Amino acid sequence: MQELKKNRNTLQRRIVLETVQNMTNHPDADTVYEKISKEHPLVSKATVYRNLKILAKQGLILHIPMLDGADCFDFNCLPHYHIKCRKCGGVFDVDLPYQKDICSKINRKRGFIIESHQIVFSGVCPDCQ
Amino acid sequence: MQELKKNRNTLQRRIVLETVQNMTNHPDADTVYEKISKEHPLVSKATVYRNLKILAKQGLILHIPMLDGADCFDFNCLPHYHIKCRKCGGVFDVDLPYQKDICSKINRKRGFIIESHQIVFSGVCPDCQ
DNA sequence: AATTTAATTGCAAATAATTATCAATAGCAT
DNA sequence: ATGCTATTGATAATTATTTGCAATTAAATT
Repeated sequence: MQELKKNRNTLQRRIVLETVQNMTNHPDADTVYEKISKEHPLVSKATVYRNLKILAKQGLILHIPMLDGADCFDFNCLPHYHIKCRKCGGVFDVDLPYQKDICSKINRKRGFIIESHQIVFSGVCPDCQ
Repeated sequence: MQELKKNRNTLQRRIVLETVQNMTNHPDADTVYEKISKEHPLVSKATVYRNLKILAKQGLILHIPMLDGADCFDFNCLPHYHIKCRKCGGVFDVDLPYQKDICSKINRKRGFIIESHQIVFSGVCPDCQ
């Protein structure tokens, strides 16, 4: 059976969640840590990494594994796609509707159980042009 | 002006290219290195990494940055999508037609210059079910 | 409220994947 | 053959993240 472990509502976890929810620009773990450590130098980097992971598993934030470089996190938990600027490295939302049916197509064809998909675009943002 | 540098046809580069072309299962850089070092212990790991990058830039192999873990490489250079099994970690081709028009849609909307896109599915392969 | 318990923390060290450094080597054009 | 410079090997450095572990602390159980 699955060992279920219950989450605790620690000060550090609340700080991490609140910080991500106040950052609208898809920060990576280290950026979240930098932001936090200015106001709460007591919080360690490992704790930030651990809590980002836990919060993402709880569904309170969205974990976006990037195609290159550091993974980033998003306060917006609705599934959506992203574009990464190859010049500034910034990650932005893409207003392409979520392709709900794209998985089932392949599912039938190949015998895979498909659980999720990511689309990451690469290009240059307006500011960097 | 662009400094153009001419590639040399070294023994090591030939070995790396040939090895990737004989591996049909989307190996990552380290796996390519392991394979090579059995038959050619003289080739260093850095050289394998460097040549994989150069060969991908030359268009002789395809570089697939993965959403998690190590990037992998593909002898099949035609653009196509992949699925990664979350149990065995294997990467497989997906027979979804390449979405040529998906970029231009967003292009118009947002002012981005979109250069490429990746779709990576996640799930469980037939063998791991 | 006191006690038990197990999740969580901080710190440092470990890991994984890749890149940089740099002197030595070796393709290739002349 | 000579010279230029891309490339190599070995190792150190970097980047992003995870882990080990003793100490701490939130929450369940007396």
